Amino acid sequence: MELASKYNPSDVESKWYQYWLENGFFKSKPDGREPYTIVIPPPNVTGVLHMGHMLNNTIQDILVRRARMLGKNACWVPGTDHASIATEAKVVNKLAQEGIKKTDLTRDQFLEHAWEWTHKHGGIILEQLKKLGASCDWDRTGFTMDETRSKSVLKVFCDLYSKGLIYRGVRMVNWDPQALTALSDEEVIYKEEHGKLYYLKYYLAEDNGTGETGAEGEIVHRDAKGRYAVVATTRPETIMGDTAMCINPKDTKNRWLSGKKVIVPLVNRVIPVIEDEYVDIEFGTGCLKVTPAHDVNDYMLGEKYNLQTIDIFNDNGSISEAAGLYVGKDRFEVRKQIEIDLQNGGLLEKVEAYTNKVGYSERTNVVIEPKLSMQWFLKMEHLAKIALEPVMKDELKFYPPKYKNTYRNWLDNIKDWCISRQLWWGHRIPAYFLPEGGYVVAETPEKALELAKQKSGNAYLKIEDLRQDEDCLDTWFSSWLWPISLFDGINNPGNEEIKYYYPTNDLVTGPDIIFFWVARMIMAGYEFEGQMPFRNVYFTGIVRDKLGRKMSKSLGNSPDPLELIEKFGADGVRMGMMLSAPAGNDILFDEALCEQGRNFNNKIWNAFRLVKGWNVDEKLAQPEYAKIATDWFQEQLNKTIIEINDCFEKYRISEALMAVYKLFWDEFSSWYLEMVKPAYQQPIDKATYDITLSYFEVLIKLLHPFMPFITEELYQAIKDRDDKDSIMVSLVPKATEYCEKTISKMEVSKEIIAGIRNIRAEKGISPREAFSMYYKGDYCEKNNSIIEKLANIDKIEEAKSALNGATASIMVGTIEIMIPLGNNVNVAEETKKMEEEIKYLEGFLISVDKKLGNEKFVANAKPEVVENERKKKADAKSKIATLKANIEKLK
RNA sequence: GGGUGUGUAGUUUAAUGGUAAAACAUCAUCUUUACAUGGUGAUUUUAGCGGUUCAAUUCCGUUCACGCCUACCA
Repeated sequence: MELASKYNPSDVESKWYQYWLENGFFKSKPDGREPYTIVIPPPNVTGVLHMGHMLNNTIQDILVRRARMLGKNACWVPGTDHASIATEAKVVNKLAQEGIKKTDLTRDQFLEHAWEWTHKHGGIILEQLKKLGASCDWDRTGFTMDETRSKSVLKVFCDLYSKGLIYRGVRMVNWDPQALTALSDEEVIYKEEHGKLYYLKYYLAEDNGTGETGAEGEIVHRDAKGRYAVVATTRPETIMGDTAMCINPKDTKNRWLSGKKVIVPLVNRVIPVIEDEYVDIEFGTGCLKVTPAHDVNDYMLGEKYNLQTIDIFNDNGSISEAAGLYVGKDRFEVRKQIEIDLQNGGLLEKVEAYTNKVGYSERTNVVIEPKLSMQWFLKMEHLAKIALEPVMKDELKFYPPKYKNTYRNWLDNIKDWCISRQLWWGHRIPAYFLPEGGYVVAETPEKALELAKQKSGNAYLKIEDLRQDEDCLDTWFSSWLWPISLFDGINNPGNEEIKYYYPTNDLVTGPDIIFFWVARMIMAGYEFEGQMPFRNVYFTGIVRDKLGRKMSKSLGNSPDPLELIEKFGADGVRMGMMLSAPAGNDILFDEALCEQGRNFNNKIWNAFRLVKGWNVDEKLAQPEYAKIATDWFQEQLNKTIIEINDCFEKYRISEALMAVYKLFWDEFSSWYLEMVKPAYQQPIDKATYDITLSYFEVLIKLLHPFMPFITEELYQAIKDRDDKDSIMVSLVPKATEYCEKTISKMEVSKEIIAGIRNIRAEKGISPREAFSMYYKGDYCEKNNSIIEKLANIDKIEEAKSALNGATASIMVGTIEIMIPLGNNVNVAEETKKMEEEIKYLEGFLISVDKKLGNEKFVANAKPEVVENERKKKADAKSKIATLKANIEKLK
């Protein structure tokens, strides 16, 4: 077989992916084997593949492929997420381009557009994952809004409602007065704005002059009309909604206001002075006006002190009837007018220039208005409690564990989850309002009608009389069920699949959604299945560019993953991502990493070409050097397999990859193959050839989870195979022990060989010129034939007496290796080098001596540590003596 | 502002209470018969300060820098 000198990934990748698909190697059904399950973090239907997905899914594929090769029943379930907010925004934009406004459509019409959009774009990202080599069971592909998942969501909502965990409540939302919709926090952009700070006079009601204590630091304002408090505000137009004034109980300068009542300027409403530590003593005058309907923090104060709430705005941002003044006028117009009116009324102490941050709508660019609205909430206390302990006790493990802290912190300070969204795209809240007030919650309208009849006592109610809540559920309210709902565990509890695949094994995701998603899945897992949803969570880093910036469309710094695959091959890109992607650390992505990956592909390819290019002579006996090499490599292989297993157990995937990388490149290619390689154009013996091929096969099996394509290509090229014999369903060899002695002896030999090669390089002596080698010290002759072959040595002997003539010498541990050089030696240079070595060793000796001379060290340190220091001292002394003798000899 | 995490060669990472390791990059050198997408070799490191200890990169405190979460201050 003729093989090209370079590996060309695009030739083989699609071919093998197709082969795997056609043979159903990705599919999983429950059977007697141990299951290994991963559910994919479902990408948005709006999304296209980005580098974060590449990293995340590469890791999942590595884990799944490895589990499969360990003989487990591996099941990787793919799917997508409906992403309420993002998708609805995309659809609204698309319609806008066609000149259609969302408000012109009915809910059903809009949903039709949204489904159309989803069908068109929703699958793109999954198709892209196939290019990466993802071994998902595609028949199982789920979608958070498909029938099974939707039913699960509604059932869970009803269940939680009946348990009393879901309630309706008022909450401050970001209101867009132009789009007439609530926005999520993510859709609000804060901008610095130059505004004014208005200082308003709030006169005391029924002022009888008591309250002043004359205490130090107390500041009392008074004028002809009496005493007053000064309140600083950026929004004077909201005074119509004021229902209290608040001071800090520790604020001495305002102590005199405690327990008093004050009059809202212009409005003339009498409001109480309340006290709360929330107020910043240093800001303005330390007096805060409280407008519970129009400020988030004021709302909290309102709740706490049971204040009246006056909503002074209409939905479009004009002043409402409730305000009593300026009714119908726009909020910004009123701000100008009220300044004048306050001034004229003598109610404005002063005005200062002030810069603050104001929220704008991302969509309409108008100033958002905090607004109270009715929302659905899920109580978190119980769920947080059941989700915290398993993680803290490491029953469910986080990698890296530092995220346990973050997790606990969030659960300890958890607030109830607002699960309603003012959107159409999503699961509509299954709450139905009765004509005469009140509501019922049920999975279907029919069930709702039954409940409504019971509740109202009206047997003649019809479905049309019920009005379903307009809002839909937060997307995470469906994703938190993902590991359960994918196996239909909500609708069909205890079914065969959920029993077999749940709990899943590993979850691979980013730390940025630890609360949104991971924590909530853990809650749902324990609440609905009574068990953890996954045993381990692997947090990947965030992929950044090489300057450390997040990859974003606006910066244009994100490479197109498909172009990268085109350029370096999927294996090369996977490898490039994994080489520097330890758990939880951000990866600074650089194309050079993929280049390294591609180079590795090429190395593997060429190693294969070499081996396959040898001619085998069946009659040839195995040479001694080959026997030694094959015996050694078996041990080296076992050692690395154990190392890799250990890395995987600790989820150190990039380290596992580095271990295989070095095994292949350094140990196998640079050492082993050079050891067994026959002389130029000579044949190789059969025993060595066969075992070399078998090593090669083991190596590509170890590499397969990381680089699925090239390894399948070579697996099939080693020999003709049965159609069902794919590397991806083969078993990787196990190793439990290895011979450390064999390996360490070879390490010494390798050092000697490298040292001799180095002598040649430094002296400019050709590798073809054979040397003789003499040794002193604790040398083992076992690997002589290897050293002779790789260092071109014609004779190895113990140096019984001093050697005549110029010699180069190297120290390997305490063994001294000497090479007679004839005339090839530069005395001055050689002496200088040895003197430098002596200088270093003497410095080393001083530090060791200092330590050993320290009585406290000898008394307190562990005996083996002291013993080790003594040995270091002896070794260093002996080395120095040898070097000094060598210098003498050169003179 | 509050909380939390992280600082180790130029870069990305590893390790240890006992003289800090690897990969890439850089430089030098080698056109030796699989691979110049190769070989050989060299250079370079514990953020600052203080403490505990015989001994600190490791443990503790603090400063600085950066990241993340959260609240954004009327």
